[in-house]
Amino acid sequence: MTQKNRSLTLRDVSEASGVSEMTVSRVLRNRGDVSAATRDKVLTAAKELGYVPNKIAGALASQRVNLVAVIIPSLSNMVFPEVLSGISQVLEDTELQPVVGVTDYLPEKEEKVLYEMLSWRPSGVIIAGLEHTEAARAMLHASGIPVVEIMDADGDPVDAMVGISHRRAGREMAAAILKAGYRKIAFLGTKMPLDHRARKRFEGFTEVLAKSGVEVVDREFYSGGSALAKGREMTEAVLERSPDVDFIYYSNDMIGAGGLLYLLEKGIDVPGQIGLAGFNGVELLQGLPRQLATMDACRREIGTKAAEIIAARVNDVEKDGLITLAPTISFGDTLRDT
Amino acid sequence: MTQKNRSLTLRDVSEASGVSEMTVSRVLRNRGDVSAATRDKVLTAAKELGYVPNKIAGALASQRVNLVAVIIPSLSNMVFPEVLSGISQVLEDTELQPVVGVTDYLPEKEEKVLYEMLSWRPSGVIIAGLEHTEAARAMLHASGIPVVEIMDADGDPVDAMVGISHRRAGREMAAAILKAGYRKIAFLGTKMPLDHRARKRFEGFTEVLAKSGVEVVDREFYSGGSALAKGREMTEAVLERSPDVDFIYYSNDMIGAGGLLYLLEKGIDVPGQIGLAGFNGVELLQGLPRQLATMDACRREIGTKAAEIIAARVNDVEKDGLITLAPTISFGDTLRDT
DNA sequence: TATTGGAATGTTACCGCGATCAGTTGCGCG
DNA sequence: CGCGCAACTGATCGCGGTAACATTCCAATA
Repeated sequence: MTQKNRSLTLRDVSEASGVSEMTVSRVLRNRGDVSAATRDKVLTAAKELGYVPNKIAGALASQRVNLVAVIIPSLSNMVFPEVLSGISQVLEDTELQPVVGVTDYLPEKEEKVLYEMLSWRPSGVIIAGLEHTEAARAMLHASGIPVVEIMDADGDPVDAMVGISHRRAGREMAAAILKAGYRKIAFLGTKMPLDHRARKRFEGFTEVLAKSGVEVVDREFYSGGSALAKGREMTEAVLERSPDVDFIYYSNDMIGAGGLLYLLEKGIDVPGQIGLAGFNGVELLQGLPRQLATMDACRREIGTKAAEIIAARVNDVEKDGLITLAPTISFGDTLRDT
Repeated sequence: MTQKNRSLTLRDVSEASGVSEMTVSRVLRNRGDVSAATRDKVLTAAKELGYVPNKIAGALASQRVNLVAVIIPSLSNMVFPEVLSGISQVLEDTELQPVVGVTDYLPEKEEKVLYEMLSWRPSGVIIAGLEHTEAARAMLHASGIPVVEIMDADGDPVDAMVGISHRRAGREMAAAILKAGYRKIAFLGTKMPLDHRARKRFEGFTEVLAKSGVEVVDREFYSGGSALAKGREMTEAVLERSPDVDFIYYSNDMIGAGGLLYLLEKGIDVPGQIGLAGFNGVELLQGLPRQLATMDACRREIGTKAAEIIAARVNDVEKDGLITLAPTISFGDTLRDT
């Protein structure tokens, strides 16, 4: 309990309990044979001193680090905490521990964060997206540890991959919208150079529209700010510019919700006069006056699958490393279900 | 680029560039005098090999770890990512790096997470709340590193503290509500044994009401699920049970928003017939049909202040370590501003 | 020319722990 | 009675770096 300033070591516990450091180490790690008597002695001494093992030294000596680097663009997007929670849940049953790095959607920052994390020699990497700088891909490749790229399935992974095809998600939503009879379709989303997955959805979306000779009649992009408010503003702007719009496809549920609230306030018939759809299926939004049409991005499942792959590979178990999940459309109350 | 399976060491770079390991180390850390020629040689070799320094070894040797443990209850609460972002922003300008641990509001898990993090010998700890297990407090104390407890100011910190007084927040909200003339007041919130800050707000709240001879006429608690939907459900339940309620105080903005949407749908006059208030001032919710009355919890500022304290202490700079921020009430459109 | 000092580089000794191997006991069994 | 083995404990070495000190070399100075 009494503490100078230098933190305790095995030696301190060893001296306090009258056995060798090695034996203390064995007790604390529950490894090898130790008599019940010494075990108690050691544990008591350790507790009394308030000893906390030094994982840095332990990791260096054993060449094993039970950390998994998880690299994601943002924490405020809600999507990522959900993925994280899937990862944590699976890793909880192992000796592995997730460590999160945030890139703010910036490739250079991603590279930097990755470098930092790799310098701790983690047991695996879970990283969002398939697009990385050349250097980042090289590092991942050279690291020699399991790597799972998540959230996206449109592209070539360095190693393993768990995600959905956003192109397909865009295509399916477009198909559903067309099938429901909407033709004057607008798109509202984030500025996309940063967000490859939003871009791919948009590409898939326009591709299917084009096949039916339909073009997006209006579009609007935002960045930053409160998504709900932005959805409201952008919707207002679009309706002003293009009053004949009969459907709005939002690149995420949050701005979709803003749009929905706005339209309801204006007394516009949803989905009769105007249909709406978002993307992600965020649970957060249950409780809106109407349920927004959306597409589940399988976030939690992506997290669990990715963690399972890492856990398996760390234990040298072979495991399928290319998983494409199928997002399911949910019509909610804002898209006529035909 | 070519990689066996064992990762590279200084020795590899040293051999590749024909200088000693020490010199390589100096170049890579930008420390000490190295001629421009050797510097180039070394950097080239390092890049070519794809060398990533081993921080584990470095940390052990130098007895310095530039990590700051940040321990919070949850990532899905929105409040915490905001605090985190404040922390990151400040640490970005230093050599320190935040590492996040999540406790799920469970004291035992907090203790476990803390133990894990301390075993990596971080340079500092930022931890939410003032309530911890005895063992956790002991560990914090014994660690000998700067500790900042955040979000709360009602209690005694182990070391430093940055937060608001939730009791006071509750009191002020109660005063504002009474002043506006409401008397039949209901409280909706989370099940509180877990959430000390919500509990303290409630305590402060009832305390002021009591002084005016007012008692909460109804209350309801939830846990889990979509906060928006819960707010809606609970509001409905309360109105059914206590139709004469004229004000509802929610323990967070999200359930408040759910209640707001419900009341508007029902055509109830807000804030005439029923007033509403939440807590937190989440930016997310700008964009609701009406702006919910709320109280800013200074989340971002808490993050920055806490990080500044850690940064200062790490560099042995003295700095005031007891900061109580003042939350400000924002009346929005759901509380009559008298 | 001898001396000095600083820049550039190398050498040595750990950092705190775990893998490995080497004892030391005690006990059952032939 | 001694052998073999299991149960337990300890000593040594090295993981991959860095701090601190030692050395080399050469230009500037007296």
